[in-house]
Amino acid sequence: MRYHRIPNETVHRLPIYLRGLLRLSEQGRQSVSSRAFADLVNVNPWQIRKDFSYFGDFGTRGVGYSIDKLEKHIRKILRLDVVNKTALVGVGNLGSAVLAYPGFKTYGFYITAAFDSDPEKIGNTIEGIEIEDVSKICTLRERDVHLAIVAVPGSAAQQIADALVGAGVKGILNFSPVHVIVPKKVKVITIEIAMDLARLPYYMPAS
Amino acid sequence: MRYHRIPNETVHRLPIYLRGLLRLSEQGRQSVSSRAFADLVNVNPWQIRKDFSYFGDFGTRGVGYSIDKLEKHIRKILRLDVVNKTALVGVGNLGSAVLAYPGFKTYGFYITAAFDSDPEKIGNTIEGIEIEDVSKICTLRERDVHLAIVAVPGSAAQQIADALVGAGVKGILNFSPVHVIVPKKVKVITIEIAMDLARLPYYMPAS
DNA sequence: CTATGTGAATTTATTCACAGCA
DNA sequence: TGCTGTGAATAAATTCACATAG
Repeated sequence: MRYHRIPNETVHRLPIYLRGLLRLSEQGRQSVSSRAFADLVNVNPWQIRKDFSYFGDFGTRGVGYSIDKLEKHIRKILRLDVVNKTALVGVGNLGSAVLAYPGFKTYGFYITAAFDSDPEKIGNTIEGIEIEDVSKICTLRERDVHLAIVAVPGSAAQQIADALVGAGVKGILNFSPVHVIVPKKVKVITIEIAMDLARLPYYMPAS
Repeated sequence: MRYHRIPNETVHRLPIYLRGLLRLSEQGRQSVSSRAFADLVNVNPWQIRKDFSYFGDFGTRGVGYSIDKLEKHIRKILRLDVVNKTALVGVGNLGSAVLAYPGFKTYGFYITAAFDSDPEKIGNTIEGIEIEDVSKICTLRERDVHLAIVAVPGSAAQQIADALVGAGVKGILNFSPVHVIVPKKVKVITIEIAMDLARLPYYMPAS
């Protein structure tokens, strides 16, 4: 099964695995069995084995999987093996939280630019990043930034997305509660907090 | 196919449908065809028809679906047909963004309590909600709050989750980047921003 | 004897195609 | 004729069971 496309659901689990591997690596572990890893990441052992089998030979029978090899390979598959410069647009409460969030570095993301439209904020430095006017988004191309996080109000989101696409951005993580339309060569992932919350009561036991 | 369990993936799409219906409702529309709705919510028409067919008879052949009936019914399925009082724990940047976010009301969620451990913040009022000490979480039971949003650092998340469970909370929306362990009668949905971002380069076209 | 790796079986979800009602 | 509603076909993902390697 060496040459096989990786199912979408597996790709979805890859960052979860990566985080688990990182934790084991910090503990100085060299290898881990599918059983032990299952407990850590909350996925069945057979699911883990099948997922890993889609992209190669990282296990040793009787021993387990090489943490280091696996980590490197998952990073490569997800294209997290290079530094990904990322821009942030919208430095309100949510944007500030994103700037302060240390979790991005784990995956090789570095926020190297921040934009806002509020003249009060422009020129300020937050978390070591100077806030620029949104009209400067067009400079992202020459700054080699291909990823952006959008944390602006819904009413501004499409316009910002257009500017980002115009500046050569290839991937957008969208926090605004609107479906932004982009050319299909650009990938958008929208996070809708309210929708995740909306699913919660369905899965809650009867009160 | 009238009496059929609703597939998980359909439940997942329900909040998306609900938002679309709400938008149509605001425009004063009475009914919508699966084709027109498909464009709005970005799901195939046949998928929409199949999904709707799992829970009843809301369409009229030749015309379309009754927006009002459908909205009410989806709300009922998701148990969004009642006011869901919600607590927020952690009023940092992210927590403040959550408090200010208007999208929750759409789905019947009202944040009626906010907690933090910072003495500087306790007693302050933000967005009309007084910030209380985290030690007061135990009062949630008598205040009839069964839902909570956790926006605290990872190191504090498990402890906060324990307190919430102790106070009778049945559902937790977790923003902290750790897997919290709760009794299985409690449902936790964890949002991991960094993981969503981590999936983006995989889906981006080669730079 | 332990733990991987993988075909085969099963379950779940999507897509199709069209009968049937307004 | 237009659009829903749904069985049947297809596709995708999960689970199982076991041969195989260390």
